[in-house]
Amino acid sequence: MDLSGLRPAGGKRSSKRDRILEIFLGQKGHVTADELYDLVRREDPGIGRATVYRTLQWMVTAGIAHKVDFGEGRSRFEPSLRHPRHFHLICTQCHRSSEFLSSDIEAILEEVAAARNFATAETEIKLFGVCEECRTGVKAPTLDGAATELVFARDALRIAVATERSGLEFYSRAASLATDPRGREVFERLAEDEKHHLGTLEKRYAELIATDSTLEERPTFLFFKGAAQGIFAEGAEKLREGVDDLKALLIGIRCERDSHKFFKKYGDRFEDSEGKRIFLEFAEEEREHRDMLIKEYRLLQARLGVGRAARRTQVEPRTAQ
Amino acid sequence: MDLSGLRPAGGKRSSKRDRILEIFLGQKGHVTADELYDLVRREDPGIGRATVYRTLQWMVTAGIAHKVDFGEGRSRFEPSLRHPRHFHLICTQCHRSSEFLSSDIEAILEEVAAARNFATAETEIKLFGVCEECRTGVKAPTLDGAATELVFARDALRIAVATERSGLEFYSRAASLATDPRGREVFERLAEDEKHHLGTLEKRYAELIATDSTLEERPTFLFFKGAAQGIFAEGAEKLREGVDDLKALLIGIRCERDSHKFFKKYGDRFEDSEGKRIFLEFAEEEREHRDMLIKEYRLLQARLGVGRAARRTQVEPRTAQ
DNA sequence: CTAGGTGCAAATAATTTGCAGAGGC
DNA sequence: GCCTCTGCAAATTATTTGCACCTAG
Repeated sequence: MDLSGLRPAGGKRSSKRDRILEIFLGQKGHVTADELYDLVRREDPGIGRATVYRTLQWMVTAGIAHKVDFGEGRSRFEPSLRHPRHFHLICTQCHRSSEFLSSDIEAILEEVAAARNFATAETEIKLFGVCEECRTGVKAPTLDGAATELVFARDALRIAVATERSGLEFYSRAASLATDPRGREVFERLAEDEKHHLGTLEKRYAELIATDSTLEERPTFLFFKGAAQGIFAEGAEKLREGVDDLKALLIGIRCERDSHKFFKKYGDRFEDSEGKRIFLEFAEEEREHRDMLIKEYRLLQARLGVGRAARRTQVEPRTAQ
Repeated sequence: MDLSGLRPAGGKRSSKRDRILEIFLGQKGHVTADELYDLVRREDPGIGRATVYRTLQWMVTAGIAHKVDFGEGRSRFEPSLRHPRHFHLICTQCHRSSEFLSSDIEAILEEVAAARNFATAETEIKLFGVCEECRTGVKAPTLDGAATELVFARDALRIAVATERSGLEFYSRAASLATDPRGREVFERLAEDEKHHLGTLEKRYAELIATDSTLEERPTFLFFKGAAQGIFAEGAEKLREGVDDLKALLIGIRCERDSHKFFKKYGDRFEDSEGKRIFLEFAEEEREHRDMLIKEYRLLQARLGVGRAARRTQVEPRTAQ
């Protein structure tokens, strides 16, 4: 891990600080300042408590660490390198915590903040309660430390696969409903594309699972409603209402745009990891599809002789982000 | 406000504790222990800091107060009498906080907890950031203290109205699609019912708004997706697919059940207030509709000669909560 | 009379700060 | 040599506790 960029600008290098940082990053869970102090002491008894506190403080402002408060009357710290801001389930009995992420919740919170004209800097969600193990005594698959990175990649792939599947469904249906031969051809091409890509993703998923036999049974980290039916599901539903090719293309554009947005947003937020790569690659894929659909939309519009006025009121693809 | 039930069982009455409690409940925002101590001191200099701390502790265990941590290194307390557990937007500049509630988020969090077999005892959601006023300097309508109670009633009514509207839409459509005359009659009766009730609700809304001229422009407290289209919207959508009367009744039953559940759940959680009453009354209304629909469903089933087997696999209305 | 409740002061617990000395540039 | 980092101990802050006293039932 390269930490060179993490020192404060103009700050001096300091072996002690490096030592503390190194030990901190080597921890899996959420450490308290004093726990870290003890750990550091064990390796280097010449380090003072104040230094640990000061280093922790610096790490937080530098964005290397996150301060989390589990209501114990003292702070805990977690490395932020691992994965992006997430939410916590905190067991009040064993004091361990597990993490999750929900894009749906984030979306709602964005709406709430917007409704109140509030500029959110940080979001905290904590569920306090009793974990499975403390209640039943049975050990359940956990999601600690190193696992999260892989689980995250797994969830990213699952979502991508679900999206691809619903995309395939959408384009197949659109193709079968298409009235214009050129329109049908476009939809068929896209369906073929999705099918091919689906295969690639599934292979990648299988490879990832093969890496770690426990991976598949670990709990979900990234919760996303769309994952169940896929982002295109709603669009596919709309096709049932009976739409013309132009309208179908438009729905496709919207779906691809939403899909792109979703994957881009998450991909951007993550630290470099397999999951990030999956998100960003997929986002790129969706952007390309969207562009292709926009092109086809314009061509079809021109061929059908639909005027500018209609184009203006119906869609402005250029401004679609 | 009757506080007699709030003393610990067998505890002695204590004028000091009552005094502290009274002053605490009289506050609008979220007080720190020391702030409360100062306030108490001003009225009765003979009260010690420890007593304030002890009373606060007792209030929390007795459920009168909630401890909230805004990350300032000390705890704040809010009376829980006002309204049920809610979430916070915390301005890091002016240190004020505003509150909101989102049933959608709660639903998602329930799913997350269930997926992890986690028994949630308490949920905390905090958005840290900068509020409108601190950013723009313009004072915006707030949601503090006394207002919340009214705003909550307002939001409850808005949701009820939206639900009623979508219910009306659902039953009207169902009536127009009905093939069986008896089925049509049922749907028409229900549509009529909803229309009538809608009028009542709208009147009640108008009356509430008349109470306080600033009420309508205050920000939303209770965020609920369903509020926009109403709980029946999805059901109404399904009718488009072309369903028979039995199926339509079934969809209606589900909608009424969901609606009942939603309103009951919220109504139960709230402390006695106008909002609570609105929720519970509405829940009752929906339960009655559901029961009526179930009866009609059975009658129609019998008339159409649909056997027991079908009834078993399709629905078990008796077990529906 | 007695079980709590209460005030005061002292204790605790997490974290910060003052200051003299050490070490990188 | 300068500037920052560091260790130690002392300070600070929020909160709790010990203990003698008080008060309601």
